[in-house]
Amino acid sequence: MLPPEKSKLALKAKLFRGFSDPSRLSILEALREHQRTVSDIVKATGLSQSNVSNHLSCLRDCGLVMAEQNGRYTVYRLSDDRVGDLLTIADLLLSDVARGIYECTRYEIEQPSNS
Amino acid sequence: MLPPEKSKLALKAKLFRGFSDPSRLSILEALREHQRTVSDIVKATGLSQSNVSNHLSCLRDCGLVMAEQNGRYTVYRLSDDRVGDLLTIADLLLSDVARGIYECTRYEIEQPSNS
DNA sequence: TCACTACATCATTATATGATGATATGTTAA
DNA sequence: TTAACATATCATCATATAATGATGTAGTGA
Repeated sequence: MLPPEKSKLALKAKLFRGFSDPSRLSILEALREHQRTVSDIVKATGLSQSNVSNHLSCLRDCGLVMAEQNGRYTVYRLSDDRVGDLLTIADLLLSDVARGIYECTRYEIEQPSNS
Repeated sequence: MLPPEKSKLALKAKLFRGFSDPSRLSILEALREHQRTVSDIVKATGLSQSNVSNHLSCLRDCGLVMAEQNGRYTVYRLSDDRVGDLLTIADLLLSDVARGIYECTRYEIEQPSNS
């Protein structure tokens, strides 16, 4: 009965979704140091070029990063300082609640190794 | 070549994953007002009991919420103020980059309505 | 033009995961 | 004990999505 709220939640969920993948996080962390070209990001993260490009598209669509064409290079950078702020707060939060998170595996089956 | 970093990224990704779903966000927003029982959350969010319980398990495992048994009720609350902080920053960020996010649909096919 | 580089965009596949409905567990009251 | 309530768990399904490999596109220099 509150559709405006719903769409807002959907937007926020998508925003966080940008942060909810290790590969994307590694890209964001790399961009946190300084702006980088795609091949630079590939080197920094060890991910494949295709994979990086896909994630960058997502991050760009989500507004977390910005791209600037520069000759045959595309230079990416974080679009806002608050992107880094979120990462920092997450780090702080993690250091306190990590014990609970390290096995946040609702949908992963862990086979009991102590049979 | 940097396994400790990798695991840290995985943890952080899981943390953000707790925020990356509209249903979970609605639960977190509800808990932001005050602590609630499960049935209270069900009413506040309009989600099914089963669904809420599943998401609460995930949020609990992720350390974002805490549960306290109280008779036959289970009372949930946010485990840390920074959980709310992250939501606030996300709101602020959203108000600026919403234009880019509203169509962060890398994997959704949008059929061109203007054929 | 041709070759090379830098990057983006498919198509495909395997897996993750959100939702649902049914069932199980546990608590309280009669 | 029985019934009712509150919550958790399970099986199932449909969808989302991360990764890969191949291909397409564009810029640059020879």
